[in-house]
Amino acid sequence: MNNSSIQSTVKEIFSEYIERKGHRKTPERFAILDEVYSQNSHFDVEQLYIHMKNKNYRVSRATLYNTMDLLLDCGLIIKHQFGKNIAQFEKAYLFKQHDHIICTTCGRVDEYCDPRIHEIEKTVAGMMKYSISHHSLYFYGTCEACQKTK
Amino acid sequence: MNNSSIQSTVKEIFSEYIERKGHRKTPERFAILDEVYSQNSHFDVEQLYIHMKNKNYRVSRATLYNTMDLLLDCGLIIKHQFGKNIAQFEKAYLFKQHDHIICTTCGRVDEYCDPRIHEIEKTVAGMMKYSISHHSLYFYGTCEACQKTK
DNA sequence: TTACCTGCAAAGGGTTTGCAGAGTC
DNA sequence: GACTCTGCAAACCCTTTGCAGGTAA
Repeated sequence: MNNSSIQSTVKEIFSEYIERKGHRKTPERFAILDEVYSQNSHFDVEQLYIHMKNKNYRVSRATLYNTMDLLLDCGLIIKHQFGKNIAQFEKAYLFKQHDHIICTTCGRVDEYCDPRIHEIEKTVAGMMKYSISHHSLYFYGTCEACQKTK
Repeated sequence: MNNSSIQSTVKEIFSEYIERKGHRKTPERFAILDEVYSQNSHFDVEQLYIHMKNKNYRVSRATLYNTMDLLLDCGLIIKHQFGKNIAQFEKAYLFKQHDHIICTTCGRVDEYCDPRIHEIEKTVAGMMKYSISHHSLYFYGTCEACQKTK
């Protein structure tokens, strides 16, 4: 599935969600969805605000926060809280789940995917009686290059 | 190791750390360490502040934040950011490794331990050629009580 | 037309900072 | 005695809220 068909698919999902919930289909909401799905990495509300402002699309922070809640609720984005007090978001539709490993010496970040994390998720969900929506997993250590120079 | 010997051991660790870093051994810092190690669960800075105030130990929030940084730096506590914008802490010396699952509705935090995370760690370390020192893993979802009230 | 939604600005709440006085080394 | 640390309060920053005008249904 290419980028433009992803964009139109998520628009449909969002549209259907808004109808189902009895909300209104405002142009701002779809403009924000577009902006979110044109991001290629993690982003925060302020970045969205700046990006949209630079494109001369006038939208308020209040509306951005409001819309992020809707996108979260219908599962089109994931929210992270990586240490700092800034909420970080990430598009969630059709993107391969991945986790990160960080080198604490040089700051390098690599990605990997291990299916066993989903098995742990299922076990924990059952054991703790939670309905789990997402997870965040980081490994910290020293990468190959940094081990050699030690 | 019982509680009081843990208390005196962490005091030594902290003392040695302060010396090594050329900081000063103020009574406030040790009083805060004591308070931290008398907590039995996660806590935030405001809770420490209230507890110490109730014991008529006068300490400012600024000093609490300052000291938390030192305790983090020498590994005597761990800092978490469970969704909300409140930093939560946890004592780290001699306590069993565990991971967390957070209810995104009510903020409740539960703990569990699944050994498979260590297997993933070994696999990822080999595959990515990292020497891994630690990890952070959080599951997010809805707890049993919140599912019922939906 | 009727709510709901938006933009704006002010308020909230956790954390950080600036400064004067206190206390460690 | 020098310089860091503390306490206090104000400043900061991200997020939420209140309100008046706008707009989808």
